[in-house]
Amino acid sequence: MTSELSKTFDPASIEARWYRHWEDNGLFRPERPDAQPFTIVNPPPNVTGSLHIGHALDNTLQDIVIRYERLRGKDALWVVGTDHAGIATQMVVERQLEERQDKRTNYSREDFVKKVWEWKEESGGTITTQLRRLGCSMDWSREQFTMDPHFSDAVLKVFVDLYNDKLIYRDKRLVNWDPKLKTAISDLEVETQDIPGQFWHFKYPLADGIKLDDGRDYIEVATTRPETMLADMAVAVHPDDDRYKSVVGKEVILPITGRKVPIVADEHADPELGSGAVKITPGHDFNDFEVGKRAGIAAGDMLNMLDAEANVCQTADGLVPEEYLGLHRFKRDGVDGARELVIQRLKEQGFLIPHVTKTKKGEEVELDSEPRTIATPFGDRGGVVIEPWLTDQWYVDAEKLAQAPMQAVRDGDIEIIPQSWEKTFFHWMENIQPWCISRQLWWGHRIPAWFGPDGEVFVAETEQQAIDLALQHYNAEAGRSLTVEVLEAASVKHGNKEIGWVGEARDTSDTPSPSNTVILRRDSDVLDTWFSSGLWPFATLGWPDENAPLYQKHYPNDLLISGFDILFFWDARMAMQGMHFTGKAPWKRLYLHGLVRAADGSKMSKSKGNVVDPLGLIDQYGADALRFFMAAMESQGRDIKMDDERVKGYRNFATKLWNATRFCQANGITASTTLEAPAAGHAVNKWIIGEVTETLAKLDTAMADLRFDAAANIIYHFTWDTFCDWYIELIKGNFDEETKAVAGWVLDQILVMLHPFMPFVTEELWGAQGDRANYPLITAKWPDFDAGVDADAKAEVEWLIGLTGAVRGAKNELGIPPGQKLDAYCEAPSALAADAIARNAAAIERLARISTIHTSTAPEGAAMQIGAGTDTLVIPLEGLIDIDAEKARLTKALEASTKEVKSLEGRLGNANFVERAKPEAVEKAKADHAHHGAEVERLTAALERLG
RNA sequence: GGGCGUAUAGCUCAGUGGUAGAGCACUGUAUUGACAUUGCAGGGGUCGGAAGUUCAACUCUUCCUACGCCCA
Repeated sequence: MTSELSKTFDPASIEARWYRHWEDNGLFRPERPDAQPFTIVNPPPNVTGSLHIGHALDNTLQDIVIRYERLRGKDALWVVGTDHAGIATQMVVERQLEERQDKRTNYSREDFVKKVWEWKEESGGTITTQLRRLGCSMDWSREQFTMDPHFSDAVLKVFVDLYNDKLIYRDKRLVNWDPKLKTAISDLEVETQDIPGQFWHFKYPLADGIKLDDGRDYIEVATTRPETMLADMAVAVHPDDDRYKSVVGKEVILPITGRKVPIVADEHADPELGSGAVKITPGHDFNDFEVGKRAGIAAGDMLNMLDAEANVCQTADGLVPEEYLGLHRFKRDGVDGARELVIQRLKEQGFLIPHVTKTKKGEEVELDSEPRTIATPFGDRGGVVIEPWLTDQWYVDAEKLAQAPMQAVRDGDIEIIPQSWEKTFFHWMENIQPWCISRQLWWGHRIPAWFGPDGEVFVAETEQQAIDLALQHYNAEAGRSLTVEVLEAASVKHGNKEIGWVGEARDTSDTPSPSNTVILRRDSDVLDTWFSSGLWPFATLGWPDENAPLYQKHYPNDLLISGFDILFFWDARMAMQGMHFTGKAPWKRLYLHGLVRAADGSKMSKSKGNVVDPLGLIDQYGADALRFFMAAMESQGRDIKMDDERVKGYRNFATKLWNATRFCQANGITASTTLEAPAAGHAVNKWIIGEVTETLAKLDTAMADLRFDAAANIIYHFTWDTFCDWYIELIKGNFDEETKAVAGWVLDQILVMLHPFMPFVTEELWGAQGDRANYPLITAKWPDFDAGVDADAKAEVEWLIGLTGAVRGAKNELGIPPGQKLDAYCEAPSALAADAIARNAAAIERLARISTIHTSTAPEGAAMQIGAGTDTLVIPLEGLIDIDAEKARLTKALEASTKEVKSLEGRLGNANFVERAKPEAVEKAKADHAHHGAEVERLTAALERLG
């Protein structure tokens, strides 16, 4: 009942067909209500994304695990979906508008968001089709999106609950502001790069005629960002710095603005660095912000000199000269900015201290500034320099949320693999900073917070609940009955004067609100995308409904596989939110893999143009080959270098299996009918069943340890070396019923064991091997049999293999044609040899090309001597060989064995070794010594015989 | 500056306190019935350097060098 396989294996012709079959028949998650659950959630790719090589690795590993567990009978659930990817998606749609000379702000927020949804429906989720090409068996029937209604509800609940628990709060402090995207970003989204820059030195004149002890009437400060001096609010010196002790508490008059600012003592100023005095711009520098606070400046009083696009605006004290207003912070697109103008003016006015240096010729020259490498923060999305900017944002108290996950890792409730990542995890968690979660975007989960006219904030899951909270609050305060109206922020012109605490309320149509109305406006910001994706392991399963069947059964997840690059972004946040809201670690094990690098070891990037497209590799070599490559290369704790040749090698492996199956079919070897191994009498069949037993055990161990490389290599070598090169060769010419049954069974075990790695070709071959009664491989049963290893059969076959190898090697070295058949003599064969010879004459003739092994003395004359186990075979070669060549061969082998014997003798003669080494080690040394000693004897005798 | 990782055959990588392996590449060889996307055989490594612990170190410890990553 086999179906004939085509002569050549063509991956493309089977992949799409099988994938459709699996998906259409619901085979990715068959009904298994009573089975033990096994759950993985897929890191949701950006809905804007397309499959890159990193996805290929990440998803291949997950698919291997999920297919393995499915085969083992578990209710294996692989949750899949896409992430709305706030900034990335908004940028995609904005770029499209730009192409049409259109822009986001030409639309209302509502209309723009509608456009994004339209884009998402039409073009989003390209990656989900691409994951299918890789063969990934996720549960598409429950595909999720982070902005699905149920998921969004969960996000709102989480925000509100964390707010009520005081774990989310609003704060005015410096954020990392991206002036290109005009939004705050979290510190994780900032990438610091060293770039060449400059260091300028200024004179800040002391006020009120004061002088330093050395007589100078100014303090020298230095900066890499001169433009910020427009918002300077202090000069700091170290409290112990004697040079400045006399002026602490006095003032300087800033050039340009004329602002009088104090000289404060603060340990932030490093006396060893430059002049020891530093200018302090609390509104535009993280360190200065802290210094400012220590100096008693409230965040709300800190001067701001930049707008959202990092153009200069007037400070609250109105001291920035007109000519600076509107300039960009620094030179951009060839146009000078505030920085350049500040330097020019300071130089003109004599406040710039030149940098004196020497040319190569030793001449002294004066430069405006000192060249210096500056660690500069860039936004990972927008790619422009990040501006520390003073704003009101929402923060998560990450420090509190981090405690439970750390404990979970310490207690082993979460196992991080490889373990070496634990240190990194702890280091970050222990030093975690407040997490800024508000983003000034239109696309995303809108923050469920409504502001009243007095700045009071009402956080609730629904608008009505917010209104109710507001009514309670204001009615109590006003002592009378008010109504509440919610307006978009843009529509609110003023607060409500009538009730007494703020101005007049009007909507944009200039319709005054009734005097007893309180106006609420909803926070216009959205949440950081990672805030929502942190809920992925449980909100995808029905949480917050804790009775949801999927949540009950599949949470906590068993395993999470992700790249180490998102350990902080995503994994740690899932752990924080998961533990806070469910009380349980979201997964038992966290497996972190590395990056896929270009063939030369460099990081792949679009700008370098060295990106490898996994779909191209699939076209060229097949999905199975690419998957196998990923698995075989995935050792723990190392990046993977791309190697097309290796992918090609695994394509060849699939072809090898294809051809082996064709051979089986041609000889009447078909699908097995039992899980148990067939009864076997022939040694070769008993042997191969034992080999399957051993392979399965090794494979299960590797899978349990998540050693993908080991698992792939085990099944690779069993298939190719053991099954194809030895077993099939050994059974050729003897296809009796027993052998056919065993061979068919072994081939089936291979297909099952290989299926997680190479799902397509194995499914095709499985189907072709026979009518499986609508029993596809994807939902077949993992090998489950009780056969053990037959030691006698193993010894016999290994004797045959040893003999064959020895004969082939000797012939090759002596230049005897490999096909030439010879006779051999084994005068006094061991019991093993006698049995092996008696029972395997045909195989010996076919593989070792020995026609007959005589159990008599070999005739006189030139002969070669072959060792097989403990036996020696003499093969007369009268006239066939060059005696010298044979002598050379034997001498070489004798030297090797002699060397071993000597080394082992040395060890065994060492009393310390014999007394102190492990008994096994001593036993092994003795056995090795005996073996090599015998070899020496055998080879010496052989040489003597040759004269 | 702090932390982590890596260094093993020409290349890409496994590996164990008992004397080193795989794939590819290379060399030789084989072709009328599974497979040249193949078979058979072979060459090739003082396991980055130094010291220490040990009967024994590629493996454990310390130091050094080089490269990479993360954090400040």
